[in-house]
Amino acid sequence: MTERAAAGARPYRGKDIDQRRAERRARLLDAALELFTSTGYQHAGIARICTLAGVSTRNFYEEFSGKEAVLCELHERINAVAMERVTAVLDEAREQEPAGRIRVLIDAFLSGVTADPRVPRLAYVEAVGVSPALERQHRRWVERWASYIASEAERVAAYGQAPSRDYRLTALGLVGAITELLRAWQAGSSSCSVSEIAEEIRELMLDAIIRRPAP
Amino acid sequence: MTERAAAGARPYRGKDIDQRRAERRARLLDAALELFTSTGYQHAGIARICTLAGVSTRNFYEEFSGKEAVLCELHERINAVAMERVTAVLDEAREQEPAGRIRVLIDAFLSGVTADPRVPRLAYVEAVGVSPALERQHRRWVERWASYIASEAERVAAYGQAPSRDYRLTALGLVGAITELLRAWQAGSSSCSVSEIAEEIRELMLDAIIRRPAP
DNA sequence: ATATTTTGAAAATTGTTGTTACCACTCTAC
DNA sequence: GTAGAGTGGTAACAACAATTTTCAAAATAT
Repeated sequence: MTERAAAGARPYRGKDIDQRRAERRARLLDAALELFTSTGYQHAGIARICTLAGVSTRNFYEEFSGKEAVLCELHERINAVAMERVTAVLDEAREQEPAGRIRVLIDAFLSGVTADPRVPRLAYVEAVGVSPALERQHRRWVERWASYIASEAERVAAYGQAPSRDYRLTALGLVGAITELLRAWQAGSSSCSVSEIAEEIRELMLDAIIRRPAP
Repeated sequence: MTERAAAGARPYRGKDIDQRRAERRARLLDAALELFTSTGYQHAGIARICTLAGVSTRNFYEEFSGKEAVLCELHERINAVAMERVTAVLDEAREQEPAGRIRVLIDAFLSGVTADPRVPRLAYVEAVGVSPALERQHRRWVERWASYIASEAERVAAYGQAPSRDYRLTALGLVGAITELLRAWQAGSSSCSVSEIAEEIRELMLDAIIRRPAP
């Protein structure tokens, strides 16, 4: 009897079943990212996604419950990757003075997220106003980013370079500023460069946090 | 012969034909605003909009080319009304010193736009990522608001309270900050009050514009 | 080699939605 | 009152998209 065939052990075309599924999933996510950001989420049909990914619709529904699930996963993944990158880089910069850490944070985030213009497009345009579930997910991430920025601000305060206060709303506003600048960058072919945006955000953020006393 | 019946002269139910059309149009826009912000733009059917407005689908297509046209007009109208209000109030405050004008600007904008939570919801959530046309329209308005803020900043600079520089990117970021705070306000039942938001935006904006020299 | 699993493509199903056409009714003009 | 324009509701239509199912071919294990 073939008892050890219990779960996904049988190779096919040289690859494990789990591996094949993972690859199809990856290809579907790639294709969806491409179509969602070119034709738009609404007008991107599942059939076209599957064609582009070289996957049948049957396999699509094997991996995802529907189109929105794909969008959710892309959104989640984009944010998670960016957050991971930022925390990793900031862990390295443990020695730096707080104001320098903020520079590092922004550079890491921006360079990561602007490497592929489709990324900000998906996260800040296509994934907006799709469903209550996605809206909640977005809100969670915004809160998370804001908390992160706020904790950095508190670090600056503890260092004595900024007043000790509640930074939650300030951080929320800064997240919005970053979002809008990236949305503009992604939309306009040549309105502004990434380095200009980085510079602007740095100034905006340091001014808002340090809030130097009036002369 | 009834020759003067050329165009919409015949009254009906006591009202002119143009007037009736205008009223239907207004009721349709109201109903659409309600449904777009409750069930979401996507899942709001034209039939339901018409029912809520007390208008037949035939009349709907007499007024609008489709659902998206309604959303466009709502978006345009919301921005136009807000802009008109702000410019009017700011015209009044011609005498004030530039920094005071910014306070006036923010208060006027926020009090106008938060009077009905559906307004920020439609402008900053539902109208996002719908179509290239709407995205362009949104972009135009963002640019317009940013220009407006930038010109106020230049006024502060001319007054000698801020450096004379290019404020375009700063203004764009500030628009984003306002947008995000309103989006959060509109989403969370009780996360933050309008006055807290107003206070935060005031500080954010003044810090960004005045950019007081480092100690 | 044969039975079995896995696969991709396409057909069938199902449901929705935008859009147009129709109809009985109301209101005005004469 | 009657003719005729204007009205709101409903039903019919067409188009499209999502999801499920079927089917035969390809690949593997024994």
